[in-house]
Amino acid sequence: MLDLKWVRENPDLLDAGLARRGKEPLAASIVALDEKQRAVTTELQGLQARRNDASRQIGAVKKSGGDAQPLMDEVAAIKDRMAALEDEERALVADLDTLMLGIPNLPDDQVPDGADENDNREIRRWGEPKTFDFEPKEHFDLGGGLMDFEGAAKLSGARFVILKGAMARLSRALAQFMLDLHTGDHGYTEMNTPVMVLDAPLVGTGQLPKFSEDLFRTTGSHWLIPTAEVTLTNTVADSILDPAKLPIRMTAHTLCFRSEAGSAGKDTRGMIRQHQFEKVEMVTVCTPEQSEAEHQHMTACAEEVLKRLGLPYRVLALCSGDMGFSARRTYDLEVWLPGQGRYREISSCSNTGDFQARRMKARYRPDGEKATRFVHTLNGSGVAVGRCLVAVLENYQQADGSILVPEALRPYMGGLEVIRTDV
RNA sequence: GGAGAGGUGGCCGAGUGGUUGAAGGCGCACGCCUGGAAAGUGUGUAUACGGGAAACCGUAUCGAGGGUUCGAAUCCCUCCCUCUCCGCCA
Repeated sequence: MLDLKWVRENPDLLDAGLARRGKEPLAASIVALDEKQRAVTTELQGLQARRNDASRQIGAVKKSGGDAQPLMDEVAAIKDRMAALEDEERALVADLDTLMLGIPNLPDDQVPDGADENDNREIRRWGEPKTFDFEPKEHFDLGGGLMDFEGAAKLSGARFVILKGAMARLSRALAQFMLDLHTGDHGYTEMNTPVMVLDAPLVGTGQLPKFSEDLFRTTGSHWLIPTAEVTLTNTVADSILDPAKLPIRMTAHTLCFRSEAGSAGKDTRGMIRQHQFEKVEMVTVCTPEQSEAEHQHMTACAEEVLKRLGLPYRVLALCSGDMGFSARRTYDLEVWLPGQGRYREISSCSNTGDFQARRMKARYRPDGEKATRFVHTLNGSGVAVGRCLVAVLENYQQADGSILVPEALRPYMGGLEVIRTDV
């Protein structure tokens, strides 16, 4: 959420930022609504002050046995006006909230302008796409008997998969390898969080109220998380943090659930886009002064996963029109998929600034200062396990259809060097 | 799932309609005391919004949201959460 006070003072900057994202201007309607709300609140507070004062007097008068009727009459007289103002204020605050909660974060100055993914800027590349002396296959043609989409469909419908034997273990190996890397070398603390949450955390990180369509929900009051960003980030909701403890770096391996509403027909084959997938997520909570360096660090941590696995990738700075709702700056990592012959997203590292912190009420008190400030929060995939599995299969496939196990994963595979899928 | 008890400030814990933003204690900060420290002692110690140059003032917040009342932490309703016992269960 943006700072309402800032919007009030910088309406033009708001509309300029929205325009960079390809959104309609909103400043005028917000400012008007805000002005009206504050006028109503001010009048209401004046009446409340008078009522509180009178009520205190009524108590005193009654205690001393006097006649409180005139005072009670006076309060009764302003009651209708107060009730009307309360209703009006409630409605205005609700409207303003809805409006404010629906405004995306504004792009940082360093974010390239652009309309969609075609305008993203490539920052760097690592690794050389390997050349094959045979026609490289896509992952779903490499899985053989160890990757069963039809069996999964029988259980759960479209967009699910059953992994078997060495393939299931490969998935587990990847997740463990990533966790060990981030906790051992990168300074992140491993977390194990719920994957079902109530409304508030999702409002905190920005999935609600606007994007409920993308989420699965239970028949009760829970939602399934679309990413561990939700749980990790919200661990600091409603708190005032000790600056000495910042930055807080967390990582978790969790299941993620996405309804994929609106992506019908997209990536329908294979494991690229599933309703349920695994991801190792990184989240950092820090001061505004730390956040830029933490963003670079986090991105480097995600890159390190791909480097150690020997998977060629490129880093993109997302343009203003392609960034997610809560982000003010995002780097995407795209891994090379020989079967598809193109780079595909495998990680997204975003700095949300104080956008989520304001929604979550996550603050810290700088040393020696009396006032609190909002922390900055960052999140990044480190990396998507399912897509990483796809990348390993496609990059390490051999002419006979078997898969070479990357060196870094062998300790996690009981020393296995080659996965044979014709079983 | 059944029965019951609760959710109060950084923490513990009083408080069942009237100067209660909230006793008391702990913790913390500053001062006094001391050669120094401990003990003792004094003062201060929430957040947000609005107003003000500032001192400061107003309003709201005792899980969340509604309601009753001149007035609600205190009464009523709904929801969320926690705990205990029973049942079931990885």
